[in-house]
Amino acid sequence: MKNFKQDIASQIYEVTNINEKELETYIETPKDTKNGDYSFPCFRLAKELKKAPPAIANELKEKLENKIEKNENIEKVKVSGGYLNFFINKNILIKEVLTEISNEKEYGKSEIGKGKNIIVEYSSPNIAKPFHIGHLRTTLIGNSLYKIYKYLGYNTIGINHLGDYGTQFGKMIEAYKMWENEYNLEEDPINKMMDMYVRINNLCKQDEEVLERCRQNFKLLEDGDKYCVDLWNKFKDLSMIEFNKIYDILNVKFDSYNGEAFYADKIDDVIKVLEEKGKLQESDGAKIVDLEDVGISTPCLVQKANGSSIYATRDLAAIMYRAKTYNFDKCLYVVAYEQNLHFKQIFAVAKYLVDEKYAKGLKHVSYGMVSLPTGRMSTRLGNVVKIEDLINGTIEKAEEIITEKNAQLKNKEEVAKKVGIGAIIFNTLSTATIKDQIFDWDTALNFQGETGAYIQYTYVRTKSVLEKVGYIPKFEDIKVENLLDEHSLEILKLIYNFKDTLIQVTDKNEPSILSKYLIELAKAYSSFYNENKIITEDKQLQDARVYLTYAVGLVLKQGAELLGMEMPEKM
RNA sequence: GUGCUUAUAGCUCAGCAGGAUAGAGCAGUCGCCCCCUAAGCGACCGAUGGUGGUUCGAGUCCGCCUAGGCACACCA
Repeated sequence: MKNFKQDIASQIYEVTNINEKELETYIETPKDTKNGDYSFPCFRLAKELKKAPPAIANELKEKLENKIEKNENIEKVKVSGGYLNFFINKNILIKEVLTEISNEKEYGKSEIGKGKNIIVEYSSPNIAKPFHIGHLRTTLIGNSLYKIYKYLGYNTIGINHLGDYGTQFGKMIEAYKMWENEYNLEEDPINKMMDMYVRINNLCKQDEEVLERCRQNFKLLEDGDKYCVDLWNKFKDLSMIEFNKIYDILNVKFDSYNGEAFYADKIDDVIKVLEEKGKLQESDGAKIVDLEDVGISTPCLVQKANGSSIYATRDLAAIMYRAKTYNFDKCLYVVAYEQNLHFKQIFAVAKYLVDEKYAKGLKHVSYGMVSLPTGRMSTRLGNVVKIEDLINGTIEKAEEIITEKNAQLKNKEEVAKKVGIGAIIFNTLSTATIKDQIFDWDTALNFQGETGAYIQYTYVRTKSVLEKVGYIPKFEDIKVENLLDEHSLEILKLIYNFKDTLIQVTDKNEPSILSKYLIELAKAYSSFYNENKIITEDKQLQDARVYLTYAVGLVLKQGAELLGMEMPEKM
């Protein structure tokens, strides 16, 4: 598709001596359309040229006038204060967008990531613990990033780095040894295991000896003791059955479930390399890497005093393994910000272990904490909102609303599911990743305003129109002059920006940018829909508007899909 | 205590790596179903924590203050 911004930059380049790429970053899009479609602020040139910004703008305009007359993409240039405002040729914009829509089944899809390998590590729940709303963000942010990178042509690898190792399993094994007869793990295994975990934890706090036995159990597990390994497998299998139910409902997928345990036999390499490079130090019997000289005051512990590994070691082993196996360009960790220090440490240590290319590709996509209005969630205190309760709650509420608004709707349950799940996904992905979120049932159960349901509802409306007219016009027959009104143009500009929006999402690893975009598009279409009659006597006008409707539906659906949301056809 | 992070309307959030009059949604008040789905549209109401600085220009960058969150080696 034509790149108007680039075109404008190259025009300005020819009359100034500023580098084209730099110019492109200066060009902005005015908030008010009366100031044009693109704008070049001349203020920054004032000092260098020793002239007032408006004078510079006028001068540039004069120099450009000639070129612009010959350039069909740009309709006119106007000076407004210190700004040089460009008005693009709307006919060309419309033609471009419509052509693109008609060409591609998957609008906005791209090959810009071709040949690049991106790892996204997300979800990564702890085995033997319930899946609660705190796990929602990593799961959904990761899933969405995974889809978007893939859509832009990157070779993307989704990894669920299961928390299936560590002292916690020594504790679980100890609990099982002590209380095997008291718990029937065949029914409701997750909650039973959680009970055991809470109980053993309390005991460990009171009794140092028990804690020591737990650590020993973990050491046995690491050394391949059959009893411990079998038990560990049992805990793992039972947990995965539960997790997979949730992944199925949310439609979340992974390419690999290699968790911490997978790297257990790969930690020796980490120790070896660090030793060879002389980076390893002893401290109270444990082995550490000092990071003082890179500005991190807490050293990174890589081996405990009893010789067993720690999560940092396994993460480091994972980096080495992934570099070798996937040759990654980027490796994203979608993990809450409480682990900021941990990632700073292992990224620093990674520089000693892998080539610079890999060390540079490591990125912690740090997201904010989810808490309840009453405070922090804690599995141990039992004040968590379980994900199944949330899912059931939103679906139930969606069903209620359907009964109220559209009682004769077929496949009510299926629609309620899509709307309920959609609300959860959209709600989770609509605020910036880094910010804390307070989970609130009223917000979760709201289907009005800027919500997932709004996007879906708008999509359903487009479907409804298309169904009523019964055809999709050929784009060659569309008369662009029928789409020059304010509402149509706003929609078309948004559609034009879709691919750019996706690129922004990957630049910042921020799916909420796409959420906001979809809201904008749905809003623009809703206004258009309310202002205009789409189905009219004027066949040409109707065709143009129907085609626009078709385009909006296409983009909404594709965008929602990239967030992980499904669209109902009716609701 | 040290480090990181957040602070925008009554509430929940936007604000394109400094740019034109700070935008939405919810809540509140009012208007709109003769008409393609009112889970909608339109209108009103309402805001940059405090302070100093950098700049032609600061919600955005820097300093200090205040308030919240997170982390600070043998848990993950």
